[in-house]
Amino acid sequence: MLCRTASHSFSPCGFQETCLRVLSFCNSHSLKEGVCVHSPIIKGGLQDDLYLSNNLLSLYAKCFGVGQARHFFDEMPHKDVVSWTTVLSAHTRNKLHFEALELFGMMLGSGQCPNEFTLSTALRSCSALGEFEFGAQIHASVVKLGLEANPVLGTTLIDLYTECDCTVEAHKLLAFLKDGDIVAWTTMISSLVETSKWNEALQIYVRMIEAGVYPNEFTFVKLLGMSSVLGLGMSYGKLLHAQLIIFGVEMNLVVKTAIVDMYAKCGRMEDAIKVSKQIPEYDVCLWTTIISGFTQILQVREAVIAFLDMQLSGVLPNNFTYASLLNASSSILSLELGEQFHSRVIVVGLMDDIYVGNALVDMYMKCFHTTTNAVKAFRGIASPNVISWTSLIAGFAKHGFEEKSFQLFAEMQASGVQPNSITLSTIIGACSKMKSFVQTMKFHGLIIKTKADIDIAVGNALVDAYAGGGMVDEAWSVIGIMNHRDPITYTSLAARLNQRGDHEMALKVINCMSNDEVKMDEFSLASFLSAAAGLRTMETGRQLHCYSVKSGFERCNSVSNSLVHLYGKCGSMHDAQRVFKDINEPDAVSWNGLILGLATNGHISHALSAFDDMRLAGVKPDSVTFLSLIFACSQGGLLDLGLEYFYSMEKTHHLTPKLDHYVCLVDLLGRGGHLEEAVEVIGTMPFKPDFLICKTLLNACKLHGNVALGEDMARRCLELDPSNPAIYLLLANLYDNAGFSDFGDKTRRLMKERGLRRSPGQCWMEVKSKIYLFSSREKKDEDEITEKVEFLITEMKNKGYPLQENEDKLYHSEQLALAFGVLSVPTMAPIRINKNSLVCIHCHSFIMLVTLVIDRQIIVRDRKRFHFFKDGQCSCAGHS
DNA sequence: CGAACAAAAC
Repeated sequence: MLCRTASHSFSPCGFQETCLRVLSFCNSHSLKEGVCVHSPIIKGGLQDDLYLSNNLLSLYAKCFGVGQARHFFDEMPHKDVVSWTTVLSAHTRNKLHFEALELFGMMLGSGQCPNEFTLSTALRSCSALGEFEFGAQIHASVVKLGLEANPVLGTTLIDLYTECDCTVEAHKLLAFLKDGDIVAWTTMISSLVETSKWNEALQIYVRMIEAGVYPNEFTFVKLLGMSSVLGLGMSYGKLLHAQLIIFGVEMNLVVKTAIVDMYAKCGRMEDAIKVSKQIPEYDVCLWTTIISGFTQILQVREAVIAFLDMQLSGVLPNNFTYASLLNASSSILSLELGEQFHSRVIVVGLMDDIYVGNALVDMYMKCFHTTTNAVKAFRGIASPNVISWTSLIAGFAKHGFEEKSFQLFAEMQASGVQPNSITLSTIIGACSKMKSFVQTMKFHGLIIKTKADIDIAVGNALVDAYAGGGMVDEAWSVIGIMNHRDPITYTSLAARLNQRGDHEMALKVINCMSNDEVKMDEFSLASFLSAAAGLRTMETGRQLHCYSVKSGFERCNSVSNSLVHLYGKCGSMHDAQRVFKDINEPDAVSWNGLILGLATNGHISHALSAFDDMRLAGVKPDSVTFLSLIFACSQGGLLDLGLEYFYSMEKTHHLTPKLDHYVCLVDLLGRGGHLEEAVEVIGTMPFKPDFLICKTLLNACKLHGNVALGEDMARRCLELDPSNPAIYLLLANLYDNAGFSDFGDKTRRLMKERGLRRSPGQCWMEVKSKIYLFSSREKKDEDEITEKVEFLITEMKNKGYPLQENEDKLYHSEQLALAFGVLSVPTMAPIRINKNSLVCIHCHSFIMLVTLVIDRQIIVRDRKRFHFFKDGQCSCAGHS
């Protein structure tokens, strides 16, 4: 029909002329109906006509795909440079670059000389394949054929050289083009952006302006796309938006989309929407940008509304739109929403699309309680790419099937997909979670073998895995070979060192970080504060507090929570409460820090009323809250209340008690003398009794003189940890207290025979950043402490405080505290001071004692001059 | 007559 119409409109002409006009018309309008002239041409014996054949070839390439075009091309009896170039460009356009270059070789082999069109097409394929050598050869042909000044060829060559890292050559070409046109400059900027050379791209932009070439919409679209990765926030994007207006670049749909995307990526959806309304054109790309913008700031409701508006306006969603919507669903963990979009995807037949498939895998892994649906989605992807595999591997690791994720990693490699840095950091994260350093080393080995780049994500994962597995030297050596390090590198190292109890090294990380010029963020601050809390180093803690205030990270709950914890640990509840009061919205962790701080510092009733305040503030208590509460009750001897808290966990708060809670419960019952109930708890709890719970009960037996049960507990402890001297000492003290001192001595002898030594009681004082360590093994230091304590006692006596001293020089810290008007000393164990040994029996009361000693000095001397001697600057960790 | 260079959403 069309043939007839066309021939009618162009008549009167000959048959050959008619066919040519039909083909030409169809070619320019991409009308596949044009091929209906194919058989008439053959019938008419016109297949040798190159004009007709080339036109037909072009139409096949445009409307029927490369395969058909190639078939037609192979059947052509005669081919000229246009025929070759047409089929070649069809391959290049369809990203069949390897085949395109093969064709180019065949063309040269057939003796056909290429022209500027052929060469630029072949160069594009070289660029795409990174075939620098071949590209340079073609460049030589360009020079030989005298086509050097052709601006299109020059631009294609600039693209090739920039992508192959030969920026010098690219600059030469630009100079040869007499600074070129805007296309050449934009190409250069575009290639630099695509190869992540952001700074160079900006420099070129500046030079372009200096050369008097003005940017157009293409240039701005590229530059705007860069704004989100530059880490400059809004400032850079806004500047570009302003320049765009100043240069008078006309707003079109693509430019608008790029600006909307820029604002969306900065989280400024209001601005993004304002820009989107500037011109009336909307397409699926713009709508998808808006949807993913809302998703990024977790405004999923708005994202869904945009999706509905989009359909109302008659724009059809595509694979990218559904991928964004599935991401939106998984970002708020809504399986329901995700499933709705999944069904829409099935209705529109996009199930086997790679973007949709990957988003489905991710959504089901994050929102569903098993991996089954995600696996089903994965199986639906025709040829999974590295993103599909990585989502699958990460999902299995997240659901606790680390072994399976290792297996999938191997499957991925077997299927010919190479891991990228995200895959590698994910799989190493799984090793870290399992504490499997054999696996960690295996993957580290793979990275070295395949010469994969240890980028920041992979490096950080390795540091975390090695440090988490205790291979701290390996962690440091990875840090040494990484090109750049960020706060995450040092935070994960410090956090792992904290976990292992090596707070001292964790604090040393601060210096490395500052030498490396890596700035602390809220997460690293939290880790360092926790290290300072672990060491009870108030001075370091205060300095970190100062940094938090100056850097503004004090506003982050993670930082202020760590500060509450730190001051609680250091015995300065005054500071802890001050920090707590400044928290805008205290979360469960903040309240837990306050409650535990109050409880460990002996303010039992305050701790319990803080819990009431927490509930009044509407913050849901978690399992740590109850741990602190039961601990508080145990310390305060509040047996019934403690039990009430324990049982309310499941009944009222739907929290399942963990082993830690049972340890506290046993402590509570044991201290209260209910040893039988404690035994029953151990027997009936859903956990296997561990070392700590047995030791806790042994301690209770010691307090209440139950030898039989104590012996049983000591035996169970030694089965679990045969070389723990604390058990021998507890048992020996139990015998002593029960009047069997010969058994006590025998136990101590047995301990010595087995080569075990008690770890020394240690304490340290921090004065002006300097740490003074006192150990019960080092006589000199003991004397120093003893001297100070005796100074205090003399002072007290001189001032007429009622202080009783028994033969053993045993004082009750309660007495000391009362004497100084400090009422908040924890339930007391006595502090024993001898001439030759100083034994800290209760860690917290010891802190208080040393504090008091120093406070006395302040009172005696000048308070202002010695302000660094304020309470809490003495720290103590002790063993009984 | 036909063939070539720079742009957005994952």
